[in-house]
Amino acid sequence: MNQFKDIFLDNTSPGHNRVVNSQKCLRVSGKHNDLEEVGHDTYHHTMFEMLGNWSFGDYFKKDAIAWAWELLTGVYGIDKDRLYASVFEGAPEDKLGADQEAYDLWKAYLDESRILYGSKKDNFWEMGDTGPCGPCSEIHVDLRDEAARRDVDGATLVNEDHPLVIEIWNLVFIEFDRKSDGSLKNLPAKHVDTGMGFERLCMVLQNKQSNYETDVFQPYFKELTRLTGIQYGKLDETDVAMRVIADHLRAVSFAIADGELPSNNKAGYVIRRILRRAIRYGYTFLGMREPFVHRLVSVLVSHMGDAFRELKEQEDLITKVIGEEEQTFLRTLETGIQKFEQYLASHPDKKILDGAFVFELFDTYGFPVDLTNLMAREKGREVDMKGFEKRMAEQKSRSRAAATVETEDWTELGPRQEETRFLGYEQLEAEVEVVRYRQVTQKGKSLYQVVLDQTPFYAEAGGQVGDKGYLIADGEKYPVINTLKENNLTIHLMPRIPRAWPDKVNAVVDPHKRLLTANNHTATHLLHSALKTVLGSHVQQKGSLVDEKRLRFDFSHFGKMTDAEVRAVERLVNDKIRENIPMQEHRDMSMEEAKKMGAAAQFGEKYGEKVRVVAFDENYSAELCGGTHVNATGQIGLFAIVSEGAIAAGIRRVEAVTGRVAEDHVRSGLDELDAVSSLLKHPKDAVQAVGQVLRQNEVMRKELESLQQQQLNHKAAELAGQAEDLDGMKFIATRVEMDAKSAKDLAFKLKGMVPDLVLVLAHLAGGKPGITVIISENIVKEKGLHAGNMVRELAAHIKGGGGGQPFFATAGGKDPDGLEKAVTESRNMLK
RNA sequence: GGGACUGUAGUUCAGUGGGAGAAUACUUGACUGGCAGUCAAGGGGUCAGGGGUUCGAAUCCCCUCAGUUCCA
Repeated sequence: MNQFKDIFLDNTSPGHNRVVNSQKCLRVSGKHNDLEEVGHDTYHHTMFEMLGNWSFGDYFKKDAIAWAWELLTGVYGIDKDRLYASVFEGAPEDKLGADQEAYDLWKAYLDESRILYGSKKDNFWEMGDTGPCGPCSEIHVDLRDEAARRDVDGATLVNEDHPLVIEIWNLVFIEFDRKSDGSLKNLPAKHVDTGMGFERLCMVLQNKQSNYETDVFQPYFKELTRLTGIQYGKLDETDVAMRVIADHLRAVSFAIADGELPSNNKAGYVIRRILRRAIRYGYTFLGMREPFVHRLVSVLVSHMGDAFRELKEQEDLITKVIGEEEQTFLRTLETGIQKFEQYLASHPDKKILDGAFVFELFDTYGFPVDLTNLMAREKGREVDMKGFEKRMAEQKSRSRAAATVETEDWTELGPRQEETRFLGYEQLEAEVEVVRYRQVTQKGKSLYQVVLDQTPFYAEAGGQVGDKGYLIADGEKYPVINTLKENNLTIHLMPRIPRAWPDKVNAVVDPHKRLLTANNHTATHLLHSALKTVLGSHVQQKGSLVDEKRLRFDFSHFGKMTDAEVRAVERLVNDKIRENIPMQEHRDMSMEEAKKMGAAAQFGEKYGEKVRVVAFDENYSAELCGGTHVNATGQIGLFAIVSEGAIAAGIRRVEAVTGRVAEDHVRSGLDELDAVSSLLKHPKDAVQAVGQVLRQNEVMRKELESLQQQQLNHKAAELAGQAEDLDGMKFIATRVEMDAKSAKDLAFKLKGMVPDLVLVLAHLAGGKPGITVIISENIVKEKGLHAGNMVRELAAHIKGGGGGQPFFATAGGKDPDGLEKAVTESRNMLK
């Protein structure tokens, strides 16, 4: 009922007094998250359809009850003695008596033994802590067989979580507004809000024992049987898996059709979690090792695509996104299994797997705990679930702590408003009043949130960033660093505020930033249409970010855009800029008219009855948009695409710049080319010339390398000849002119050539002296020598330090004059 | 928004401060009926990028970027 809240509160007037609708409900987060329950019983779902009828100050209890009864028994023909009604029993703390009115109305249809009183929990409907609410009356149906019904009175099973005695319709009578102090206030008019679960209704009408046995779900099972060879109804655990997959496929597909994508945070993460749960069940219980969930999308579309056109229109995208996610998750599972097996191999005696390890597997590698448990059991081991839970709890509290915001109460300076009037389409400055403000602290940083009665500041929305600027109070400037929207209020974020607000302040938007942002926003619209023209009508906006520096546009498209396509899009946008098309703005267009005009709307966005349409040549670009734009496209000056890439399966991202930034972008490219060309003394074909230089360089590098090696080989041979017999060792100590790297190479070469070697190289290159010592391993052992100790001692002569292993060590120093000394001293050390 | 992990040859990855590696793919040669033929030789690297510590850094520390993943 969220979308009708303002009507109930009398903040807006409804276009119609009576409405019926179908709502797609995703039930995954919230008070009790029962995602892990779904599939194990026959009635929990992540997504369900809710059918409802609404009255906005029109009909009330009498008609709502009469019509509900008529529909269920008359039209649908549900057996009257299977129905029960519940009504509100009253709540002393709210000074509310029982809903006698509803009770009496039900008496016309039901025996009193079938009208039950229900508690505040079941029969008083509230959306949140505050807002519209009221008593409700639920209709329950008893689907048990005759024998069971004779044994136990259905009335005793209502609201007792019996899978066959279920609520199918809730009639809510909205008449109160719950205030923040907990009190109830009468609303100016009384309303009706009803909700009937579509899947449950199907179960009743098709005479089934479970939602999953209806034709809403059966088609998926049929397809799953075809894919896996497993029948539904044969084995409990495969049934659970099939229910999970069917349910989650529906939820995820609808979410993707509404513009959501699997990702690693926020709403996208919810989608990912649901989808991965489906894959996991398929993997574990149906033996599916290859992507398969995406193959059910066509079943969904053929069954629901007519009622929900967005499914049909985006079938390819949904299939692709799900398939991609399946592949990445299967990879994740594979690496998890590897980690798991490595752990088992390195801890052969551990009967109980560490909670810390299991948590790491889950937290870092995304490997599901229940799979870990399963695999552990197969290997005759267990999992320390307590330790796991402990770490899980730690992580949760860490995340929560980081997210906690300390919010002070609002200081109210003016009458409470539900909406801030936006002046910013016309003006960038205005004299305004401060209505309320408060301080908000997060992670030690505090900011003030300031609400004005009206404002020229654009609040972040529709991809366009919020305005910056300042407020002037008593002649002093106070910066506004960002502007956000909270419901319909505009919140100005300010690092500091005056000690006392004057009656009037001046609000001034940073005009430069606004102008550049407008350039980019209008360019985004032009780009959107250009993409549709060049690539095709399957291009759908999937996201957008517009600020003063650049624009980013995400859209559905298969495959990489070719260079030619990118150029064509760029050229078309620049053509439209040069046409200098004036902006046409329709501020209060009806949704109907906007659609007729072909204005592009966003999937998943909620729009009111009246919308704002921004067009640059109605035949080229028209979009529903609240953002700020240029007066005519010529102002943009120039448009340049900076990058094109993929961000998810079937989703591409284009980044572009406009105006001076675009000019700089092009200029710097040309400058770069000029610079390269100039370095090469202006060849005819710079690209070819660079290629040639690179090839030459490579050849020469190789030659140089082999020459150096030859030199080293020479030097090595020469030194090998100079080796001196010393107490069963071959001793060489000498000065060489080379760097540490070459000295190392030389040392290893000699070690390969001369047995029983003790080599001391005192090397100098670029003024940096160093000493390298290498000793054959057998000598190290026999003579108890240690190159590291030797080199440390010798390094003293060159005012340096060093170290290394027994057979090989290096040192660096500062004093080249000591190199000779080091050479002579090394001999003494061996005696 | 908070945390964990990863980044090394075309690919998959090993490498806990001391000589950059394996498998596979690639090139060449020889041998060869035997299913991924065998054997040999070879090419291929900005160890993600930048900074620091150290005689010495793929390895340790800091920053940036990219990817994976969990939580809110």
